[in-house]
Amino acid sequence: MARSFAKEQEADCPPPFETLDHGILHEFVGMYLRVAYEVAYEDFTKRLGAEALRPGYFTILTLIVLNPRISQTQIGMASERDKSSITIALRWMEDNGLITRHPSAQDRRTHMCVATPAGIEMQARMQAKSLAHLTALGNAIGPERRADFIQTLKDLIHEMRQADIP
Amino acid sequence: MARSFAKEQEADCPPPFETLDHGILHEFVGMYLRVAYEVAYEDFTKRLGAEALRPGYFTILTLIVLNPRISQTQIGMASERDKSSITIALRWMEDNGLITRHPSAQDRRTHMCVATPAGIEMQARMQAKSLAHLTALGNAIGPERRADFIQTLKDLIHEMRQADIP
DNA sequence: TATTGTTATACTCTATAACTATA
DNA sequence: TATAGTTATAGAGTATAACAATA
Repeated sequence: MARSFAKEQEADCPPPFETLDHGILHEFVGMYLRVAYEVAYEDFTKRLGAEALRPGYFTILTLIVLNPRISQTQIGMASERDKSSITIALRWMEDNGLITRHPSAQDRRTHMCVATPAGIEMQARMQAKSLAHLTALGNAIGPERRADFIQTLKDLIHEMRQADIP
Repeated sequence: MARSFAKEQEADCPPPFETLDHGILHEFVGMYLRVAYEVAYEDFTKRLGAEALRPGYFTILTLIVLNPRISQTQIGMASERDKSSITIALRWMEDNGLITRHPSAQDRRTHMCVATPAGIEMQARMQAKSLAHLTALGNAIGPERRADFIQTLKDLIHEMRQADIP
């Protein structure tokens, strides 16, 4: 109601970019979350170089290194994804000598994932390189806001999952 | 180095889920940004219902309602996307009577986007419904942290874009 | 030469449902 | 019956490069 639609329409060229009104969009966290994710993803891949794994694969490999014998379903839960989203990554890592998989003696449905020495090395190398990425992120966030920001993200995720929508 | 790899490997079943170690992954903002985005997206779509537009379309429609005669390129810049990512949405909105497009008299390459009465109504209806979504987000974030959280997200985006990687 | 909008293509990320083999 | 992992498929998001029309 603040704007006169008919009057605005009289002009015959777009409005100047600097004067664009975003209105309520400034409150929409979702859009900023998406863009922030893309920016963080790009920084990670650029800093780690082409020979490194992508962020999602790094997450999986790290979970396997830190938790020998972890199962695919556990990896999915720990990284907040469905188990089917992980199949291809695990096979690729197995084919490339980063992990091995062994059926559990107690439940032959589950395959225990274990990092090979090459996998452990890769993870260590990537983790070392990723420190520059984390530093860049920390500086962009502001060192004093960093811990609270991460905690807020985690809270947002868990609170929103509980909230049942009418 | 804190763990004995050989010893861990002796067991024949996966470790209990509650004891899984995430290590440095707790510092990786990127993963939480992705999950938070997905959670926010899902909440938006559930609260607004099936007859509403998706979040990305709502962003575009809102920009057009608030800024009559905005061009496709301007919409792209304002929503941090390439202009090619918007073509399909604009055609859909035109076909469905939410907007009209008119070549500018001063530069016939640019098409000025203007919301129709139906488009204005749709945007108003969605914006009204979206308040519940924003409230849910605000509560999940914590009302006292909300403004700072959004500002931090914006800072993160703009700082990381400037940072040139060696 | 440069820009607007379009198209074709491709690349992230992800999930669901049905299947198998096991439990 | 139910679960672990696989597969096929689909859907969300996005971008790049080349093109015609126009500046």
